[in-house]
Amino acid sequence: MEYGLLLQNIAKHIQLSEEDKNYLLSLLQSKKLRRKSFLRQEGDITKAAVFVTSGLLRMYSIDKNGFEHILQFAPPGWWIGDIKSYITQQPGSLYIDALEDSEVLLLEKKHLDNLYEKVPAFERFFRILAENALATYQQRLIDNLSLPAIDRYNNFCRLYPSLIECLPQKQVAAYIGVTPEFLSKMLSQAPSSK
Amino acid sequence: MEYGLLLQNIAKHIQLSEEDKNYLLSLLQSKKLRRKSFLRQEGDITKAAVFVTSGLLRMYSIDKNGFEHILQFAPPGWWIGDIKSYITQQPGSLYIDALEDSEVLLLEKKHLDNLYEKVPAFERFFRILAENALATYQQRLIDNLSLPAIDRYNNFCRLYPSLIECLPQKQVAAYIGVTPEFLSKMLSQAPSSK
DNA sequence: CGGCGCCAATAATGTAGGTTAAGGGGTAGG
DNA sequence: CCTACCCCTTAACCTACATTATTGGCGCCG
Repeated sequence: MEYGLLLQNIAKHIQLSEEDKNYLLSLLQSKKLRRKSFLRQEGDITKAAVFVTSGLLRMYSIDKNGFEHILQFAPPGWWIGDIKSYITQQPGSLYIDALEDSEVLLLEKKHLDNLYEKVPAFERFFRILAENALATYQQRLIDNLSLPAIDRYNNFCRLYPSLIECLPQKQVAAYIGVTPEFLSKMLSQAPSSK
Repeated sequence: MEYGLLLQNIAKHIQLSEEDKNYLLSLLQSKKLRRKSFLRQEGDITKAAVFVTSGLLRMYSIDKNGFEHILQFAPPGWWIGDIKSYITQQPGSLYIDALEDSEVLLLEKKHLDNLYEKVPAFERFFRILAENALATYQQRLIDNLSLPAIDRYNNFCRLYPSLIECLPQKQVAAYIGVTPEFLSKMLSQAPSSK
């Protein structure tokens, strides 16, 4: 179990006493995921916030033709989750699985709600987290609406230089919103600035 | 000036004392906007959170071919803003203007930061606001990646039944991500369930 | 060694949606 | 009543990307 990464992540935005830290850690569960195993599937209710400590996860939806559309990758140090299902506590439509053997920390909603009461600083931490994620999704929506595929690809390379090296093209294609075939064709035509 | 709507909006998520309410109200500025006038333009820094009390605003980007892509409409009772610019306090790329004569309340970042210190319940309020907005953007991104235009249109109708009545088709097209011509063609072909 | 399955890449064809341009119907202003 | 403008519609053509089929490389197993 690796708590250092999480505490580091939190310390960027709020200060915690030792007591608060210990209380937080007492609420966490650790979970190992083998490559290709699921953390959640369509229809599940999101009962916990998820923080990745090692490996690589992805969150995606599957459309009615069976195609995957990736909303987010989560390397170590990232949070991931179907937030709509978490908020409403209703079944959600998203899938989360591991692209590599991974390890995550789970913070259950009921525990997080207690945590908010006892350590209000966490309200701020998760507010900031949500605001940042919101900014990211706003930007990505703009990109999807207004940029051609090659620009979306280049943006992805710029934002996630470490991911582009370890991901198969197929996964990148499912993120930027094109077919693997088209991405291949596009890259062979444009040597790009990479 | 209309504060009732704002207080109502806040009361859905947190409870405030009379004192807190008065403090909040003391921080607000009211602003009137004529139809077609701008609340912000590309390059501006977002200095305040914006709550709409009357009228109708829209937030959009303009791509390099000059086309508008609408990220959000904001009827009365909604918040709106370029959150990336707000967080980073750097110039942003989005435009916000009024589709009708409107009135908004402004809460400046410096005041909001004070408010967080003095009334921590607002951390919770804006956390919940950001989480809900995040869920909305996540869903919209899924829709844009995985649904054809007609389904995106029907989702829009289902989510914003009051807007569909008062918006010109052109604006709806810029929201769901098609040309006005294509939307028109699509609607004449599919009588839809509306 | 030879066959099989799985991926990544290529090639040929199909289609959703964009572009351009022209026209018509409502309505506000003179 | 005329004109002007806005908004919507229609239709022909075009382009970006999808779909399907095919190919070649590579590890696995007999």
